Amino acid sequence: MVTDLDETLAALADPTRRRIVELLRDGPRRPGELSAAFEISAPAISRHLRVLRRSGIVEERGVDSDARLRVYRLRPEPIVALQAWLDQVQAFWTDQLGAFKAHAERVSRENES
Amino acid sequence: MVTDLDETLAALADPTRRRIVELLRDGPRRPGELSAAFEISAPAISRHLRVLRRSGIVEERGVDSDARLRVYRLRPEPIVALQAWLDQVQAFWTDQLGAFKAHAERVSRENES
DNA sequence: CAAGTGCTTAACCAATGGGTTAATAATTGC
DNA sequence: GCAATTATTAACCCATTGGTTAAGCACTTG
Repeated sequence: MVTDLDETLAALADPTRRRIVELLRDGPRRPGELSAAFEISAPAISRHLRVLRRSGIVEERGVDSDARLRVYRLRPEPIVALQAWLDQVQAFWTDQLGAFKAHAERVSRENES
Repeated sequence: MVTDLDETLAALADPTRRRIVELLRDGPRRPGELSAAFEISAPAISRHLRVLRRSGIVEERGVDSDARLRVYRLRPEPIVALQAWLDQVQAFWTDQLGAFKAHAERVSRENES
């Protein structure tokens, strides 16, 4: 729902958060599991997760069997939205090709007549 | 570890810089032209351009006719690299579908025998 | 119910980042 | 040569950010 480009990019601009995303790519993980994969403290991971959560890149769920546990998983929406923006920007390349073609055409037509 | 991706994302995480990128989408522009499109000062724009330049998202060129002038244009490489990373992450979705199918298959096979 | 577990929040600190105005640089044109 | 133009760098402020340790919360378990 919250797919603000600003928050998405700010969230992904941090290497630790990107590594978290890469870990979550392979499936849902608990904060403790993520913590174990890094050298920084658990509170630091917790705050990274909050940033990712607020940006909508991940979502948190409780675990039925043990209410102390939480599980984080990826959400596709913000990633997709970012890809859409990049596609739209990257079209500058084809646009320039198009503009060049249009220009070439115009010139050749002028030369004919 | 600070990767290229890091600088690309950090550069794009700022709304002013994203708007600059969108303006450059329509063709090369001079710093002065960009400045005119914003309400912030010229030095601020200059520094945004430096960030974009260092990340490789834009490149600077001089203008032959007047050496005081400079022109900025987009470079496709960093955008493309970022898209590649996002594609690789976004595959988590199809991967999960695959994992689900594998799981369903395993279950149904157990039920047969 | 007391101790332990899993995670988040609070408080603090150093570094970074984006904005400002003033100063510099380089070049042009009268 | 001197004033005007175009852009960048310097110096400074304040807000934000990422890390730390200590404290707090919500459970579970012996």
